[in-house]
Amino acid sequence: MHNKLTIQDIARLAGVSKATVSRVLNHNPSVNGLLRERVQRVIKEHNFIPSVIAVGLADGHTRLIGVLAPPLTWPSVPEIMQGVAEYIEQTHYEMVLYSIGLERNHSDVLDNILRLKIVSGLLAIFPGELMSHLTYRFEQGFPLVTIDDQAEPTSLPWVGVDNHTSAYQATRYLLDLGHTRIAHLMGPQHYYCAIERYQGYAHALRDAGIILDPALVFQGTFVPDSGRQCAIQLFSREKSDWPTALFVANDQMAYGVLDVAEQLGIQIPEEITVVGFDDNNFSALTRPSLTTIRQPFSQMGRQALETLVTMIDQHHHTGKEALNHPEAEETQKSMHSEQEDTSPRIQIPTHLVVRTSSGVPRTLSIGL
Amino acid sequence: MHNKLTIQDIARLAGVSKATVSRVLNHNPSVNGLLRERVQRVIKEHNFIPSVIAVGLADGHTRLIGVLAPPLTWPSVPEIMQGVAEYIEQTHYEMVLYSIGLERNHSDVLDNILRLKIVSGLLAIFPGELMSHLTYRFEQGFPLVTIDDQAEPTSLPWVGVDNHTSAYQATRYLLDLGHTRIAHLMGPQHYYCAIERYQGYAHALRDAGIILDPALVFQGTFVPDSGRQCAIQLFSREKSDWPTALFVANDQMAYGVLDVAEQLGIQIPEEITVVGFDDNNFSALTRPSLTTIRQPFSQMGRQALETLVTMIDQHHHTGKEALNHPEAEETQKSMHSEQEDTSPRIQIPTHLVVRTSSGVPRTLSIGL
DNA sequence: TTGTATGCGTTATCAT
DNA sequence: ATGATAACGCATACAA
Repeated sequence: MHNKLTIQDIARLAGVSKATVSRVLNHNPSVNGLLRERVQRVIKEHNFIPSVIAVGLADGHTRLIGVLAPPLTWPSVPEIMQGVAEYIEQTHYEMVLYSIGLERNHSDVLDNILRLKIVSGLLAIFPGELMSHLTYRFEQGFPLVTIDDQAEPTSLPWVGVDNHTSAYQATRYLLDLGHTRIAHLMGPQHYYCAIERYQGYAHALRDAGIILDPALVFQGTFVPDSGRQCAIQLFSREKSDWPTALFVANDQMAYGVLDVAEQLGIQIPEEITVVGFDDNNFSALTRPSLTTIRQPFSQMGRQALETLVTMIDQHHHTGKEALNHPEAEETQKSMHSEQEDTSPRIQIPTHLVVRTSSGVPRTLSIGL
Repeated sequence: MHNKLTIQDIARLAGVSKATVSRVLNHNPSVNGLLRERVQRVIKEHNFIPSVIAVGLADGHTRLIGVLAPPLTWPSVPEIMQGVAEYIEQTHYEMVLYSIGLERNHSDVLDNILRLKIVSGLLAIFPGELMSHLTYRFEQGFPLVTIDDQAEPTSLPWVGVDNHTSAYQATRYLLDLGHTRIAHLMGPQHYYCAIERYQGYAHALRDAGIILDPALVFQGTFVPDSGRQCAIQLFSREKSDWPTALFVANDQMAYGVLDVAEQLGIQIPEEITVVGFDDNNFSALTRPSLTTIRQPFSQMGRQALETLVTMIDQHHHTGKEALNHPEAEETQKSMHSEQEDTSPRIQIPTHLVVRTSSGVPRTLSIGL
């Protein structure tokens, strides 16, 4: 076992100093071509990789990136993490996963992570009430990116989707199908994405010249059970009062709707069309399979991490610059404004996935 | 920002030396009571936490544990990870997640992880063909634990379930229900768990005095599509040749069976009972919901990590012992054998979850 | 271009 | 019991 191979050993083996090996390792151009090759040969031959720990200590730049995530059994989270993992695989960073349960004080968890100084940046996935805390840390200079659907936009770098437009498109799809009485099951009011999706829905109706009927807007909580309650309430009405389509603000609630419909013997999409939002794993397997807006979770994870890595590298460089040339204010300013310009809000396109839970309204299909 | 707070600062603030602060930090008993309290006060006041990086460098014991996992979108993996996360939260370790895609050479990934010397132990989840490599590393002295259902037992510490007994119980349940013609859809032959489950099935039949009918044993590959193919083949037979129950070796294949049954208009459980294995997330939501053997994935993750942490701590201590008292062979020997005694194969109990895909055989229900 | 010396934050080995 | 001081493995400013 060559377990204890250090840069010193390589130096000895190559007949040079540690410094030279270090330079070769870090692609420092000031190394003679032949010497460089010789050192690299020794490095390859012995499969030498510098200790990440030691490197971190020496240059104050750990190659570790923290990922703060809700329980991995939550919907969508594994898909996001997969994107994160895929991206990180092609970098020289490693991922430190902080999957937080519901019990502990999230604020303390965050403080600990930061005080341990073990990660040089953090991706926060669905951080919930931690947002303000995160924003504060970011403004203090800590590299931070978030994937969130709850908080209103802040100065924090953010990756997500355009909920308004996506909901608009879903509603537009229903209108194009011929539906005119389109109901909406909203998410909770304290979710910004719920507001946006509602507004996209309302917007599409308005553009179609249809007056939004408040009796067709239901309030849910994003969990299946609230979908069930909405469905029970809706289906207990006079059938003549039913909408012909229901746009549900997320798939989880749509599952509840489908569930109740099946129990009540209500045919979907024949009697009512159902469209969801998210395209979670299960949505292709429900009966009927769910037409829904696909959120590109994996891409979101990848994009978020790419953004974060860029930030960390910048942070690292400007840090050194600031140390060496404290007079170069101009340069720093321009870089800072450049960072401002690089829109910290990245929106990734969604698209509609048409499955079997949606169809033309009954009135029309009968007419054919 | 008190970002750059070091042990040196604490020492100055408390009017002592770094060494003393370090001793307090590590609960070294040789510190005067009053002094200890004073130092501790300063530490608390400033929320000081020693740098994990520096500690790692100094004592060669990084507080990082690696977790090598297949893509998180695989079934069961998020549940295992949740258990891992829950356990690690209550330790002083952090988790470095290596989620490997399908493309790269796993062997190289492993070598890199080990050569980086960034983690002091590794949990390998479903490592596939990496097993022999892992076993080698473990025998070289690297703390390693695995959660696997594919390889035959090795000397590697392992956490899992008793597949034979579990399959026996599932089959026994069907027998108790009154079924006598019970089919089995196996997993692939190169999965050890598939063999074990088949044997448990066969064992239960034998104990019930039933002769195993080879025409009722199907070969699958653990994916939904192979469940579909089995179902198509089975349902195309003369109905009089059908079994009254089908024990499927995992839930994924059972989904395929359910799918085909629905398309063919075959009633489950009225026309045929289906029982799965795993209790994946979807299994409670299928139509009909799936009766299955529940694998305690979360507990498995927790247990595996607990085992690993114990190993790492031992490894660390005995390492120091060996260094300081190389003559104490007796002690080491006994510890070594103790490690051998501590069965490296931990089996966590499963249990049957009865849902709606199973019932009494038709012949009996008609007779009532 | 290359080597030497110092520092990173902590633990551990010496003295005292 | 406590305080200097030398590792730990690497990067880097400085000297050559």
